[in-house]
Amino acid sequence: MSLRLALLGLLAVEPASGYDLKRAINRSTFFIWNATGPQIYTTLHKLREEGFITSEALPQHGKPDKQIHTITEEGRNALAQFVSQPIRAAVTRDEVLLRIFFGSFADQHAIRHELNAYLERIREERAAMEATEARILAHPGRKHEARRFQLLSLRIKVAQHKATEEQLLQFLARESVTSD
Amino acid sequence: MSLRLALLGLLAVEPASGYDLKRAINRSTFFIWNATGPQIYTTLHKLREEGFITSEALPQHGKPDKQIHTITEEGRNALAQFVSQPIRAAVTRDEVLLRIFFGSFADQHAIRHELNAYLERIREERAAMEATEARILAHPGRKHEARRFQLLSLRIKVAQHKATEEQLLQFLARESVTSD
DNA sequence: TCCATCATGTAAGGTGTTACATGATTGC
DNA sequence: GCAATCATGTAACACCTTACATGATGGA
Repeated sequence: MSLRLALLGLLAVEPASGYDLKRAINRSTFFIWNATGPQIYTTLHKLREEGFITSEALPQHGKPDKQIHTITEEGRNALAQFVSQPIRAAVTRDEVLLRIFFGSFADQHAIRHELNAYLERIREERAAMEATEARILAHPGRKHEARRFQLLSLRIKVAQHKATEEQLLQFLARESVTSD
Repeated sequence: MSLRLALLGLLAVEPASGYDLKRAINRSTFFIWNATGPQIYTTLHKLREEGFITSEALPQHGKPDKQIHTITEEGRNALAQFVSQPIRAAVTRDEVLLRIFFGSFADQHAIRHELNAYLERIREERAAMEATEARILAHPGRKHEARRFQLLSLRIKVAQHKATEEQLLQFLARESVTSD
């Protein structure tokens, strides 16, 4: 259901092609949701069959036609309904934390190295998110409501990353001095 | 790959049945990974075919035989290898944040209510995790190394929850007084 | 009586990834 | 000449959920 929600949500702002949506997901919502090409295209087909979007071919020279997808009234209703449904029990699934949990089975040099690399990566991700936040704030933005919620989800993720960085730093620092 | 890792990791401590593993996952690693019954049983079948575990039937009265699964040397090697592999790009997928992101499309009373309920839930989850942490610390624990990593993953998740709670509180408080 | 717990599983379907195919344009 | 970008898609597979089936024991 979630990818449908993401696609409908993006199309509610403006019509776009599958390719556009792929980039939007990997840029503006990268910190929340990921999707690969094939998945996006097949999901768009389903949305069309369900009557939530309509598609129009835009001929191009030397490239395949661009399929421009537009959300329908039915699609807008479905979107509103999806978002308003009660948030059911969150399914937690964090591969990195799982591997940390079983870290004692790994080579101890390797895992130290991995944790450092991981720390580095989430720092970079946080920087990217903070840049996005600054960009949103700089924009005057006509859609005040939309901006408020985008900022909230962004700030939650930034805060989570910051918290993770602190714990990793503590662990790595403590480890290099004493045991436990 | 991850559920296999979780099952092998748990079996590396002591032999167990699928039912035991299901409970262990929904109790000791609930904050990191989830799995349903059928998935656990089918994954155990695969692990057996791959030679990573052996299974023995323990007859019982009035109940189906209990299948006790034991990790093999090959399984221990595979586990060590899984955990030592470089952590590749984390695939982010957080349904709650996605719904918050598109919150402007929802009924505004409904979403306020949802956010409050969500805040309440992660508070409860955090309390459960903190109780687990206290339990781990209380245990003298022979496996010092294992404990250190379990505590790290637990503390990361606790810190993430705390950070999320703060952001939600800020948002909900600010909203009830003024706009942005 | 009805529900929860113990214990394992099959079947069907939804979600997501990887590999592959096509073919023109632009930049190194 | 080679890789990246644009643009869409099929096929095969892995992962995960939901509904259902079985059948005994013990507690409200």
